[in-house]
Amino acid sequence: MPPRTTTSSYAVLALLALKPWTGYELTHQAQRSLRYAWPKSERLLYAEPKKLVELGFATVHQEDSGKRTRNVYTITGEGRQALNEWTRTRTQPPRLEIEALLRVLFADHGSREDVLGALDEFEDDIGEHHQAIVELMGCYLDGGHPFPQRIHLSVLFAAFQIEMFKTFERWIEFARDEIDEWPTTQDLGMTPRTETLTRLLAQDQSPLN
Amino acid sequence: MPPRTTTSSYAVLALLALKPWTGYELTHQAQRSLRYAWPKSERLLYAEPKKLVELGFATVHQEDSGKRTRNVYTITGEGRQALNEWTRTRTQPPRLEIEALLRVLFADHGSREDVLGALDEFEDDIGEHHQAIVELMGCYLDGGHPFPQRIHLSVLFAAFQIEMFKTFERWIEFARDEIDEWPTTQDLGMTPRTETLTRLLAQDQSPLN
DNA sequence: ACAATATACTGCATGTTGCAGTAGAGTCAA
DNA sequence: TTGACTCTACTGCAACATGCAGTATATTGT
Repeated sequence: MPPRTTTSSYAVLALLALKPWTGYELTHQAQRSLRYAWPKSERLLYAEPKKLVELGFATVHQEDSGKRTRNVYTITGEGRQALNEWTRTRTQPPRLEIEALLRVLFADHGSREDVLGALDEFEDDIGEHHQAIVELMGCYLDGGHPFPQRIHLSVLFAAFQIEMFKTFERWIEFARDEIDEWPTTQDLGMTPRTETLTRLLAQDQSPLN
Repeated sequence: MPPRTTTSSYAVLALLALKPWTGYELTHQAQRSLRYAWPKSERLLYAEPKKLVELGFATVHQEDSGKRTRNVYTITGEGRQALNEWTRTRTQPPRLEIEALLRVLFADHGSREDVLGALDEFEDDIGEHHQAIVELMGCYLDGGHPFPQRIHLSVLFAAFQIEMFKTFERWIEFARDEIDEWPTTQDLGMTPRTETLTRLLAQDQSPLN
């Protein structure tokens, strides 16, 4: 029985469509470029190209640099066909795991410092990547894109990430300002500030300046 | 050997801190309220309170409505203590799975209609919840919060989600307008529009209206 | 010459999901 | 009142995915 394809299989297959990669390159490239759209473990990403070979969507050949061998994967015609069919299937709904948000929702079990710390960690986690992707756009302007004919796609993808990071950062700032006004984390209930905020949100308006 | 706690354990424990729940209520409440911050399967959420009992963080007692029994879980003092310690631990980095973004990044394997379809699906998936949470804010204003002393937390949490949904929706609109200008999905490279966009992003400015 | 880091993976225990299955309780309509 | 359907209330199991440790070679800097 052939292995089943998952969205991760197609993510890897789409990378293979760009050029042949070794297993090592593939896992690291996938983790770098897809971290904020399709984050997958190194372990899984090593297993995916093997499944693609079993399915006939790719071929492997061993290359040896010195004493060590490495597997180089190449997409097949059937692989390109499968990718094309994938584009017509139903997309999975988005899935967002943000533990920092849990810390805010359940902030009343710790101190103000604890929530603020969680917000700092959240900010650090995204800030690093935010900066990296903005710099990447600078490189693209200088002709630094590895697949120039695909810039229109990369940039639209990057636009999403940058907008998302900016929104997250603006909310973090807002949340910090809000928490700074709290005397404690517990039992505040409907304060005047919270009421104003709730009223804005109920009208689907943005509270972030 | 006692079971290990995960972030999901603390998510369930935090719900138990509000009031006792049955396993059924707990799974469904967690799925409703944490869908966009900590999405977990029904199956896992049924297993978590059992682990909490083993750890001494909760107790069970059987209640029977007719011929059937159901498990009611209650938090213990140790459970509250554990929750308090959790607030001081390192948060996990955010993890965002958005298949629609993969469809955009790899849009050159399908038609313009295929990507646009993926964007529509993305919009539908978030639009539904966006509307629901805005309406929920209206209920809160009318005194409809189940734990009034916690409104300050719920509303800050909701503010994140609403801002995020609005950002996603604005990007979807932008992406649609962009794709409408494309003659095809492939090999467009650095068009004048893309160059303008890249330049904006490289300066960390927003391209959305 | 040595240490540190990068390359290039595999095995295994544990964590998580999806799906099917079981079964009683409430609700509405023919 | 009987049947269909949905809601409540879970459990078992196979398959999928992650984290971590382990193995071993290659390269780079001091």
